Amino acid sequence: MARAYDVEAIERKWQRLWEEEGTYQVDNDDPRDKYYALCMYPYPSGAAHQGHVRNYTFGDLAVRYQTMQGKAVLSPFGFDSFGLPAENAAIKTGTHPRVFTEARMAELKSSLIRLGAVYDWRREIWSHDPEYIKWNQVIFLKLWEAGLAYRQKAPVNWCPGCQTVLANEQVLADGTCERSGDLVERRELEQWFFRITAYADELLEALDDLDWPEKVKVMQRNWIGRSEGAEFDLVVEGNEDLKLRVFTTRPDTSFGMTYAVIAPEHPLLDALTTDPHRKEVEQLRQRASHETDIERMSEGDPAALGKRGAFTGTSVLNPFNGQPVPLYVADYVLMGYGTGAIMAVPAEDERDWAFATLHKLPIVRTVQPPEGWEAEGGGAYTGDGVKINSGFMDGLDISTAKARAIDWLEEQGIGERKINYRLRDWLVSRQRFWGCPIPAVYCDDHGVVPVPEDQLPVLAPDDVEFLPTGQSPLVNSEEFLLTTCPIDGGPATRETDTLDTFVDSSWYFLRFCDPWNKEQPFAPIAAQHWMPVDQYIGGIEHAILHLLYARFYTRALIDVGLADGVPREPFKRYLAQGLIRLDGSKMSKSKGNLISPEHYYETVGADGLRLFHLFVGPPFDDMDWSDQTDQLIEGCGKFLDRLWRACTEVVPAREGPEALSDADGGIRRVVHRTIADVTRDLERWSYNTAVAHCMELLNALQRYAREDVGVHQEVWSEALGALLRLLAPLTPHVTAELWEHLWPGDPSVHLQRWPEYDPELVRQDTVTMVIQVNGKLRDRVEVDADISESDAEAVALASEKVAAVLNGGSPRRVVVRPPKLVNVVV
RNA sequence: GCGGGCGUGGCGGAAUUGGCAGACGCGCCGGGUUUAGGUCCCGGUCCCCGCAAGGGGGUGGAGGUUCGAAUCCUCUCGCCCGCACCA
Repeated sequence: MARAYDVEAIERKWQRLWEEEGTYQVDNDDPRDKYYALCMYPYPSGAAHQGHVRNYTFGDLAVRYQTMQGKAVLSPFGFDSFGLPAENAAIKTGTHPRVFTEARMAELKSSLIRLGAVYDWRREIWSHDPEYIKWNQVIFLKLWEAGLAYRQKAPVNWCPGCQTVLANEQVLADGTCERSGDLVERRELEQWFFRITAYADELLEALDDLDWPEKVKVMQRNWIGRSEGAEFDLVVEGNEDLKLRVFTTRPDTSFGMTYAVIAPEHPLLDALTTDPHRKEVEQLRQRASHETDIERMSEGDPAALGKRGAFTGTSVLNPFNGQPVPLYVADYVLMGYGTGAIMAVPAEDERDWAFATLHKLPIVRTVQPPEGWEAEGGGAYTGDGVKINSGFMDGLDISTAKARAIDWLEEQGIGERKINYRLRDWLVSRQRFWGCPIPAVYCDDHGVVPVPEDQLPVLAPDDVEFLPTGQSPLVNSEEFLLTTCPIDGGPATRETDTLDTFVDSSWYFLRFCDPWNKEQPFAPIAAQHWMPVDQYIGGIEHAILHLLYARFYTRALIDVGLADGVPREPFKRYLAQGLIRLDGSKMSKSKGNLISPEHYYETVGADGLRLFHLFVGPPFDDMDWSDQTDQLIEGCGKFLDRLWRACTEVVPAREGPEALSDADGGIRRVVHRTIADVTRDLERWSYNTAVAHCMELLNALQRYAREDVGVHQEVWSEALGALLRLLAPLTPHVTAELWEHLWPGDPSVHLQRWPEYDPELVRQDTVTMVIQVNGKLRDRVEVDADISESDAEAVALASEKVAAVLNGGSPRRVVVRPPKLVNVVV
């Protein structure tokens, strides 16, 4: 397509200029109000695809818009450059991950520059930079010292494909690895953990005040999984010294406990199993430990539930009524949650109901189900109702009964109120090479010892062999492995595990505030200045992992004294940008279904492509890249062509100072209305309607220019000036070029202030009043904007259309909403 | 199963608080410019009846609240996302 202007030349020209002049560099002592705009720093997978284009278009819009609003905008960029793909590539090709990674970084960086996205590149950080590694390790030591990092043997998720341990968050619902798709196994290993659970309550409560998508907040709430209830002891019948502790969220149902269940991994299982049942119990235990999560969770099938439980031969006493109930072992009870044992109340719990039915265990209702419940099939009733069969709780509602039951347990000294979380501590050890080494050494005499800060960073050596052995090359590197104990100087070995890359991304936004700091990860005063991030942008795939870790880490850094005075919530507003699908699946490097922007840079330019991404729909909606997409993009190119011609072609103008005609006044009102609309739209992320309003303005200007009398020069200039400024954050190159063309010598459009509207001109003198009969549109009348209620009614009743319907009669009722509407009810 | 969201022309999508449904764009139709195609310019385009004026219907479906519902409520169908034995 022939363009109205040389897209490529103009865009390159301005990109060079922004970089040379450092237009978007900001210093920490900048006196303007601060604004921190940030796109999630990317894993460098190579040249940008449309997903990146969309992401960085939104980010760049925020940077440029806020700059024009007079803010000092921090717009940094960096790379999440540690990670598995580079290491896998190294195993395959023998090329060092650094070489591989840095080549990908260069590709992505150049794509972004070509997109016209602007950053303060002086602040660029890479997670594999020795400087960054050092501060990462310093932070680790501080957390360790504060007890927020610890080492523990624990059953962990082991991915045989990746040959590493995974965080719970990286195991999918079907028990497979989110990255390789392999079935994850359980293993008992010594691993490093971060104590995120210490922050469970705060992380949960602080969600309420965040300006984040509700959906993401709900996901985090569910992930943290707070549940309130009670913990209490069940005494073993015939052995008063042996007690089994259980957790329940329904202490009100305690009278309905007809059996209890213990997890197969429970330490007391052995002691609680009687000899006649030992064989069966042992079988179940064996199977549970070997079964993958997938098999273990083949849920919904009651027969399976039956097979997966066995009687221990022991009975425990229900403390509420003193009755003995049988104790079962079943793998539907998890050792990792609560106490690893439950009281089972089949009448009010669906799983217990299924299990009880199968094992022919008694069922006692403690909540009166509604009328007809049994007739409709019965089953466990988990709804509201009145307590029955419950001794001192009879007649109470559920929530009162809960409180009463807990009070009773506390009075008896057998239990107490208890809050449990689903959230587990964050396992951060990874048996990989291409990550930040964990700064610890193992000494025979002193155990695990921190590497002193003055010996940091601990860096992995380069001359290692990348072999598909399933172990980190570090394990086979004597140079790395063998060291001395920091305490006694004796022989010691280094920790060969590296940190989960999510650790790197949990504080990079803080380092951006002060990336040059040689003394500390960042100066708290710098982070105080820029934080929180005012606008965070990135994919919703990080709704739980990254966003939760970063929220935790920021708090932890404050609490260990590395970030005094920094706000505890790092991301004030978060835009979860929609993903782009091609042929029904997400556009991504790993799927290989990419559409490169390069071709469009030649046809409609970065401006045209950016405009398309903004215009196609709301930024948080997913979009399908379809057959029609190229036509939409071309349409955006055409709009920019029309803009170009409107600004460059000679428009006949009237000479000399002259009173404004109606048309002149009208166009001014449209201009100011548009400023108001676009400003509001950009503030509320309604980028698509902002573009639409700009298109409408251009349409109006072209109609105005076509009129025979010629344009009023000042009105025309004001209009073009406003339109160019409104579009500057959206299509930065062409607007900069046209601004320079119209006002040579003036500072660039990007250095101009965002246009302001004149409220006088936005205010409407007359409006179209809608006249309805029985809620149906019948007529429209131009009326004064400040028309009175009685005048509005009179005007409406005077309408011919209304008169025709009334036919001489009088209306039953007239609803008057001046000046917009009158509804005549007959 | 639980939780959240969505459903509007041929398509992407608009519609501050319940108040003109379909802005803007794509596509399509017609016209102009052009040797021609493309570009560019003008006009039309929710559906039905009608030459028109005009009328009727219409926001997945069925009810309801209201003077008035795409918007609120109930039920229902369909799709998408998240979680999934968490006691």
